Amino acid sequence: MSARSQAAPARRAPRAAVPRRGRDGTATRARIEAEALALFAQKGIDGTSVRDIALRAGLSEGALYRHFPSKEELARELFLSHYAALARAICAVDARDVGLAEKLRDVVALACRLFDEEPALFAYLLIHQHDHLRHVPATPDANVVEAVALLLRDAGLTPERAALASAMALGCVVQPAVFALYGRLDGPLAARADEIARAVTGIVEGARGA
Amino acid sequence: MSARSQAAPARRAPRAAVPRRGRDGTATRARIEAEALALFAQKGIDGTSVRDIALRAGLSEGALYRHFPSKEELARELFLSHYAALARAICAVDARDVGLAEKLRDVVALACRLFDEEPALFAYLLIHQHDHLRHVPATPDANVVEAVALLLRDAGLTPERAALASAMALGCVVQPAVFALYGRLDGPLAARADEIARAVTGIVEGARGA
DNA sequence: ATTATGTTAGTGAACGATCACTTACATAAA
DNA sequence: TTTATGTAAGTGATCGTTCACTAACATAAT
Repeated sequence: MSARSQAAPARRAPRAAVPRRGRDGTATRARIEAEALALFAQKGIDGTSVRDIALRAGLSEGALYRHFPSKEELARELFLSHYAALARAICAVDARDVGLAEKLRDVVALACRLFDEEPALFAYLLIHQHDHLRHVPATPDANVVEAVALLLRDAGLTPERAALASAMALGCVVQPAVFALYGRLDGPLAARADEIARAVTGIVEGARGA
Repeated sequence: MSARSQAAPARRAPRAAVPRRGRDGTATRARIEAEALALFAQKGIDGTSVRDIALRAGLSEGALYRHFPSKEELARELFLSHYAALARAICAVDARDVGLAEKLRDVVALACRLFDEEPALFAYLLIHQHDHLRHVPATPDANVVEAVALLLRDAGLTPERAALASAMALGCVVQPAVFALYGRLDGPLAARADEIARAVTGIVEGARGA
């Protein structure tokens, strides 16, 4: 203590020596989001305490509340933003001027890639959909389900047929992902993308033809 | 006190007049299970307190622990017993001496009927699978996934193909159920059973042929 | 018949732990 | 000086669980 106060007056240097934890722009927020996502996916939202998140993000509980108004808001924002991003990616595929089969193949491949590259994110979206689905807007650029349904309607399915077909098509991707999460399916999901896409195409063609 | 001791000696009759809450065989346990299931499905396990369950079942918190060792055990037993019952029902279909298409149609119909008749139960199994799936034995008579996989292997699919095909087949039933839960699909799911069965058959035949 | 003893199923009031969140204060940057 | 970002030490509420005790009934010895 005495050494510090003695050297205090004109000090600037010693700060830089330490790779300061805070004060690095928006990196703190990103770190909080990343750690929260990993913890939420692994232990659940209720199973994860704010202490856990703050600790792993390298700051105090109080500091976390400088970035998010509440744990619930953090969980919701995390879900809604990534869910919307996936929905927009699907819309982008739909917007391209190619055939239905190619669109379906690309959407399936997109989902498989997301699963392989960001398993924690995918698991979070999968497992906690039921906590947040009621807060998702019913627009194709914020809602994966609406995006898929729109794609099918654009391909000529009636809204009624598109509803069931989009459910089954989603199930053909989601459930293999669940299996992969629990170790019932080995290797990257992308390796199965073609077979999944074939099944999805069969379902959609069936719904269009019948 | 004086009135009671006066009438005390030869009393037996007045007991039967009152529909006593306790002492009625195993009804209490069943009531706890039913209320817990409804609450768990609606508000989640963590969102439901032991106080809630006890209140709705018409007894005190302490009494609940005469019937279940802990809230977690109650939740687990609830899941495992019903999950196993569904698995056994699927195995029973598989044991019958009929063709693959008919088996698949019956299993799909079975699941749709369960959803329509006991939505709370189905929702609980669906939403909280991830809390309990790690505790489910990997035998066909306790595990829905194993039961379906066995059915497909019995139909001639290789274990490798059966794994992915059972995932997609399950997805074709589970995801429409999720949609129905969220009001994206109207009416009883049983009304869609035939169309779902057709999709599932297509997937399985595709995996067998390829 | 009465009494002693035991079991089962219940009550309601704690208990200790945990949690989300707040407050008071510090410090560095603008 | 003001603002953004941080820390440390709280706060009150809630939760799962336990505890001491009681009511109702069964059984067997007295």
